[in-house]
Amino acid sequence: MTQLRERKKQQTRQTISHVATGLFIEHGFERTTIADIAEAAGVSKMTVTNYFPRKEDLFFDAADMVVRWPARTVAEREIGESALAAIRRAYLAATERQDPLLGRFAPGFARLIADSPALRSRLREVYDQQEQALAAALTEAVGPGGGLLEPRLAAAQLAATLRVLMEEARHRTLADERDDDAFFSGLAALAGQAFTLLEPALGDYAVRSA
Amino acid sequence: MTQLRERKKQQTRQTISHVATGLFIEHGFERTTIADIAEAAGVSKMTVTNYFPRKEDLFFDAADMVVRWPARTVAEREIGESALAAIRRAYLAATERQDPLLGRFAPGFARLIADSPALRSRLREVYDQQEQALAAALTEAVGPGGGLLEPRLAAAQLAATLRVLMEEARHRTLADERDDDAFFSGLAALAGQAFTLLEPALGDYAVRSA
DNA sequence: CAAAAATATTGGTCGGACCTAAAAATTCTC
DNA sequence: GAGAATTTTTAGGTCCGACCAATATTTTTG
Repeated sequence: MTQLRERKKQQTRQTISHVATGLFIEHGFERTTIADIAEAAGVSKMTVTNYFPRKEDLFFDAADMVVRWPARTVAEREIGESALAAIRRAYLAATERQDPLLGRFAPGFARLIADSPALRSRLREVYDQQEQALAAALTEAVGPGGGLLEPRLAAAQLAATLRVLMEEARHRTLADERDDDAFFSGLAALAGQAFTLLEPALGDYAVRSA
Repeated sequence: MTQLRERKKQQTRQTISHVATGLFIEHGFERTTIADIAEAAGVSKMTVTNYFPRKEDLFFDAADMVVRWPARTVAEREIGESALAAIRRAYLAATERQDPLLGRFAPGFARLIADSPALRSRLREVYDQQEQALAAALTEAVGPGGGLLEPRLAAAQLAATLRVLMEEARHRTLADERDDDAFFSGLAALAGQAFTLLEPALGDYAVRSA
C-alpha cells in the first residue's frame, strides 16, 4: 500500500498542528517558539518547518479553503446567475450550515489573531490571495471581451465585502456572542444588506450564458 | 537652537534612507542587510533600527502620506459633496499634478516591490491602514445615525478601488510606460471608469450638509 | 562651564528561516 | 522477502532582523 506512508504523514502533520494550536492558545503565538512545538510534538525543528514553511501556517491550516471558495463559487455558478448572485447564495448557504469558514472561530483563536501582528499580516495575505483567485475566475468568466480592469475591480469589491463580513464575524465572536443560531442569522442579515449594496454595480456582471 | 539637533536628525535619517535605497536598487531588498546599510551610511546597526523600526520602513518612507490622503480628503470635502465625489476629485487632481503618490514610482522601485514578498506584505499593510483611516473618517462623517457596518463597507469599496488603480499604475510603470503625460492621462481615464462603477452605490453617501 | 536631557553606540540575546549532509523509514523491484 | 531506490526526518549549523541593557557622546539648559 502506497498509502501507509501518506497516512503517517497526515498523522504527524495533524499531531504537529494540534500540539501547536494548544501551545498557542496556552501561551500566545509570539511567545511560542518552533523549538517548543517540535519538542512537544516529539519531532525535530526541521520537521515542523518541512510541514509548515512559515510559523503562521501552523495556525491558518485551512487557509486554502478560505482562499478558494469565492473563485470556485463563481466558476460553478448556474446558468443565468451573476457572479454576485452566486457568491451571495453561497454565503447564505454557509450561514445555514453554520460554516466556521465565515470567521466563526473559537474565541481563543479570535483572541490570538487580535493579539498577534504576524497573524494579522498572514490574514491580509489570505484575503489578498482570495481576491486574486476571484479576479482570475472572473476574467475567465467574462472572456476576452471586457476591459482588463473590470474583473479586477469587481473582484476587489466582492472580496472587500467578504472581508468586512469576516472581520465583523471575528469581532462578534470576540465580543462573546455565544449562541450560534443568533450569530449566524445575524451574519446572514448583515450579508444581505452588504451584497445588496453591490447590486446596482455588479447585479448583471458575469452572468453565465446558456 | 533646539532646531540644530532636529536638523541633524533629519540629515542622518535622510542619509540612511538614501544609502539604503541605493543598496536596495543595486542588490535587491532581501540581499541587502541592515548591517550593510549601517556600514555604508557610517552609523551603527542600532541607529538604523532607531530611525526605521522595520527594515521595510527604509523603503516605504512616505507611507504615511498614502495612508492618510483619502481620509483627509473625506474629512475636508466640500459642502454638498459626497465622499466618493471628493475622492474622485482629489484623485483626478493628483493625476493633473502627476503625483507619485498614485503609484508612479521609479521603475527600479516597482521592480523591487514586485520581487520582494516582504515589501508586498508591507504594502498590504499600508492599504489596510489606508482603509481603516478612511473608515474612521466616514464614521465621523455620517455621525452616529447610520448602521455600524455601512462606513466600513463604503471604506472597503473606496479603498479597494484606489488599491486596484495603484496596482495598475505600478504594473504599467513596470511595463516601461515612459511618457509621464500619457501615463497620467491614461490613469485618469481608468479612474473615471472605476469611480463611476461606485456611483450607484455610493453617489449620495456621506454628503456633507451645510 | 557644568549639569541634565536626549541620542547613539557597543555588545550582546533570541528566534525564525534556511541549508546541507546523513540517517532512518518506506516503497518498489526482482 | 531481500536489496535498491525514494522519500522523510534528523542533526547541526549559518544568517539576519528584532530587540534589550548599559555605556558613551552630543546637545541643550541653567
